[in-house]
Amino acid sequence: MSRSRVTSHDVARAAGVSRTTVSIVLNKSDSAVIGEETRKRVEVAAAELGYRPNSAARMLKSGVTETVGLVVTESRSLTVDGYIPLLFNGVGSALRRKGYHLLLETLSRTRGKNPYTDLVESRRIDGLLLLSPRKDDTALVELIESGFPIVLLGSIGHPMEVSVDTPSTEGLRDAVDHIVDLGHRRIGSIPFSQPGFSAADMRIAELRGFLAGHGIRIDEDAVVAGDFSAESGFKATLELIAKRPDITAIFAGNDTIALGVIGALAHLGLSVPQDISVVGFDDLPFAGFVAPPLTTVRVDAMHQGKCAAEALMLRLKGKVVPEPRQKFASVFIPRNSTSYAR
Amino acid sequence: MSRSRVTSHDVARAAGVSRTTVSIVLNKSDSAVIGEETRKRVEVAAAELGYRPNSAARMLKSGVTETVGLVVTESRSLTVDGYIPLLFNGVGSALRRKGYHLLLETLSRTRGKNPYTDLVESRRIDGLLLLSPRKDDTALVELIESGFPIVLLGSIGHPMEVSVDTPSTEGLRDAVDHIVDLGHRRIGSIPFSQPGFSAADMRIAELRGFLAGHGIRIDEDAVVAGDFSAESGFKATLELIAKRPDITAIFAGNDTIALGVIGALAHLGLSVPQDISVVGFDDLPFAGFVAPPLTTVRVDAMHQGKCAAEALMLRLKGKVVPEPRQKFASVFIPRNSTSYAR
DNA sequence: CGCACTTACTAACACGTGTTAGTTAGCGTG
DNA sequence: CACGCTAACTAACACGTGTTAGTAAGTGCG
Repeated sequence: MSRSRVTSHDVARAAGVSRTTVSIVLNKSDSAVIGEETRKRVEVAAAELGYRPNSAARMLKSGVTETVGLVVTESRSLTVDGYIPLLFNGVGSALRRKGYHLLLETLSRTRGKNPYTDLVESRRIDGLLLLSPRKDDTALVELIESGFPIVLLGSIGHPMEVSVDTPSTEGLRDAVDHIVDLGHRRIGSIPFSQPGFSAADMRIAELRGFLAGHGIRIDEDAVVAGDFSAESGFKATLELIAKRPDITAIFAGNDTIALGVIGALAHLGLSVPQDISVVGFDDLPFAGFVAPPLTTVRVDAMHQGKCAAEALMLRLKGKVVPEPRQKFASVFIPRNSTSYAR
Repeated sequence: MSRSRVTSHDVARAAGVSRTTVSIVLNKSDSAVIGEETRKRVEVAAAELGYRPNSAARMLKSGVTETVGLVVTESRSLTVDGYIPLLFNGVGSALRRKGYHLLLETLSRTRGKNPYTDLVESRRIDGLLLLSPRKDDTALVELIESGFPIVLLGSIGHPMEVSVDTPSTEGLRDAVDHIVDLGHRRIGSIPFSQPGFSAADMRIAELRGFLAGHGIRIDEDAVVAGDFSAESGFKATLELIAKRPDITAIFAGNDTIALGVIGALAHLGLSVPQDISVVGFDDLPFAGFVAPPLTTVRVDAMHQGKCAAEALMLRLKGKVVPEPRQKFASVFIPRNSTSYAR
């Protein structure tokens, strides 16, 4: 079991120099001038021995782990919805390009007082990306105010936060205009989460606002909450239609829920968009290729992830993030799951 | 910026003992007997100061990182298919329960000779989980033979491998029987990946085998490869139907592709299952709730992830994995996307 | 009392690295 | 020749922890 245990000491001996010289050469440090010939010898020796610096030792000495944590609060959404994987990919590729590693932490919501402290204070990570932050998360607020490098995917409206958010606004407004233009007046909604989840609450508030602009309101009994999944969309739709059979259009909280909505409507013998129109959200990769192709609102999850990662890496280098609260516009994407009200 | 820089030395001073005593108390080591009263004092001091051991120092000394790497080779599948997130969740929750951390590494396939070496030899992780291993990956074979703790999600049939696989066999056989019973004879297939990807190749070989048992074969021009995504399912279906309009049933490589298949058929004015039957694979969470509910083959991704993580943790403790090559049976799930051949 | 033995600790080392301060050797200059 | 200066290194410390070897006091026993 002599698993390569090559240290800088071994390299130094092989090259006939001191360990310090090895360190200086391999880190391209300019704290001393090393002759060309010596430099070559060290590099050759390191390559021949297959030397890799021990990351723990390096972390200990430098205090830098080159690792960022990605914390996902809501674990259910991870398993059933396609948004987070896209985000991951954006985050992951941006980090990898700069040599950072990604530590994935899923947080059970029941965790006590200080869920981040362990990660942060054990110095396992240099910075944190947090998905779906909650305003009432006091540990989070504390962490933000402590100045720890953290970037939110979403926003809690804290004055000191650095965040990358994708509010629904523009795309949702256009979607509402589109639906109203098609003659729909009795409208239902299936938010992607129970009330209390700030992003979902905000979305439905915006939806109500835009509809109010047209003199339309969504009745309380025309809103049935889902939980990210197609299954929840299916069940919520059955409930919604049972309570309000007069409804002609449904705003789904996301595209996955929209799949379930369409499934349930088909189950009830209703077809989309002839009988009922359905609007999704996110424009996940499948949205344009299902039956019927989903009318939805596009949010670029990969881009959001990429920008958040880049903002974080900026902070890690001690630089100031030029735009601490980025917001990306959403875009309405009309396809075939919406049509004239019957 | 006095970010809590509490060391065991501080705790020792506060409790009026030596640093060694602190270490022994907090790690519940039995290398020395510590009096009850002293022990309490140390614990109180540690709690009051909010002491967290520096993980880098601990790693350096003990050689244990309490971190495992999860390597995903194929990044496209991560973004478009729902299988991997389920796997993540299984892996993540099993690891978390035992206090392990998860380092997520997405590997660009173009990477040179030794893609794992960095991670392994820099001692950043204790063990490795590898998704979609390839037989022709010489670096992988080397790593397995070196005895490094690695567990494959999938299998390359190496005698020394420890793996958790979910072969298609049983479920696929039942699905084939089901399709043949319904009278289908001209059958197409859209594998989830291009030829060369071993899991996909094996799947189609099995499919061919089972059909051969009924005296049916899939012609070469009735197989059009996809790439995990609904989009690829959509496009492959258009191509498939153009070449072979006589086909009455399609085996999709996964449920996401099946969505695209159904989308494309609808686009062509064909309905499922009246005109063409579609069989999915994986039984992703949405499968039972779309229109029409998908006939598919269930594979328990979360369970696979959980078992792989547990096998790895067993290896990390130096124990022998009792069943080094686990295989989980798949189950045929008949729903409504299949019916009698027209 | 002498001696072994337990209890309750502590001093000091080792893990592998990055870096600061210091040491030669060579060389030009006054 | 003394002196400063540069090039090319190296000795030694520090990072924060876990652990081994060792010590000093107390206790039982012949």
